[in-house]
Amino acid sequence: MPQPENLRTVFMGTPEFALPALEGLLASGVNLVGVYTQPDRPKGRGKKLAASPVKQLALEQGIPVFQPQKLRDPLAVKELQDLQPDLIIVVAYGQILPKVVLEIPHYHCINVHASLLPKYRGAAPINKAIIDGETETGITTMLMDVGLDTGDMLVKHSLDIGANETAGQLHDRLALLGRKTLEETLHRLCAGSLAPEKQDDELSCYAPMMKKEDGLIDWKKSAIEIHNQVRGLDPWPGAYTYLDEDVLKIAATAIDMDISGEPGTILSADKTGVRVACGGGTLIIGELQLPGKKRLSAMNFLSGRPLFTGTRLS
RNA sequence: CGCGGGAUGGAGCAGUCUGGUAGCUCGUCGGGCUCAUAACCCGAAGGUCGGAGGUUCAAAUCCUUCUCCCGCAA
Repeated sequence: MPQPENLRTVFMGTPEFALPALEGLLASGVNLVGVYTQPDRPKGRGKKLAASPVKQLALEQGIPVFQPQKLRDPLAVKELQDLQPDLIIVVAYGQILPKVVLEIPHYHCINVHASLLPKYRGAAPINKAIIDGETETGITTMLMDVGLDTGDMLVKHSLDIGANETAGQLHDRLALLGRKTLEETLHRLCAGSLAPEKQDDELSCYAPMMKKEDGLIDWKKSAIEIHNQVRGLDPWPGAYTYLDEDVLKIAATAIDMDISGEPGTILSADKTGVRVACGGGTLIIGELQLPGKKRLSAMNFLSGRPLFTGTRLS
């Protein structure tokens, strides 16, 4: 494969996660002939159309932006063919590339995925890894095929997950590692020193897109499981329970194995946190949030809304 | 016009419907108690109640308007 500056490259990505990778490509000197991103969508409190982070960066850099509703639309395919890409690089684009698109570039379609494949294929690998209590995850680059994250692997780098790390924090670290891993992948592909490795389907598992309901806490679970759920869904979609009729979002949890009680019962509430009995152990909640309010530390929350021992959360 | 909540000492809230002395929890500062404390006791400071206009003898509270913030949903 030729050197980067001689590669007509198309980048496909949408959210913030893809930004470091795109910045890396810009820095590496590849010939970026186009950026694909999801169409502008209504966003925010009004209903204003908002450009994706990737689109904003591409516009700043003066790179042509394409936003087909459906990539497999014949017109969109034609448009992509006309760019005559040598390479397509996909990072959290949000659309599945059909076979006809995968066959367009002269060399490869490369994907940067936020897990140690074949584990956690799919849309939410970062969240799922934390929820499952994994202590290690990483980035894998692969040659794309028609399956979902099933292509042959190129470069893999791992990262330890902190015991209290949130999905948001891990997301940011993985995005940076993604850039580094992509740069290494390109470098070695150009040098011809990379041997694609097949994925072992037996070891694979999927991380489906997170839904709002995934945040509902089942207090009969152990404190550790709930702690993992809380940080795995922080900052989005957030873990929640019910206080009377109100949705109560919780964050910044810690666990304590000794005392317990009827699951969902508040054992104590003071400036150090709100302790709630779980199916096994106690969960200490450091931050809480009621509808219409912002997330508050236990101390601030309790100043305006005292909680009492014995109150049941559900 | 997507739905909704809010702006009150440094923080979080109550008070607004039913106008009439600005309140609660916490923090801060000073003092005390204690081997000790994110504990407890005593005391103090700190607010033109988001801005402008109006109604009224009187407005945090009622009316008009402006600005800003936030939750949901996407």
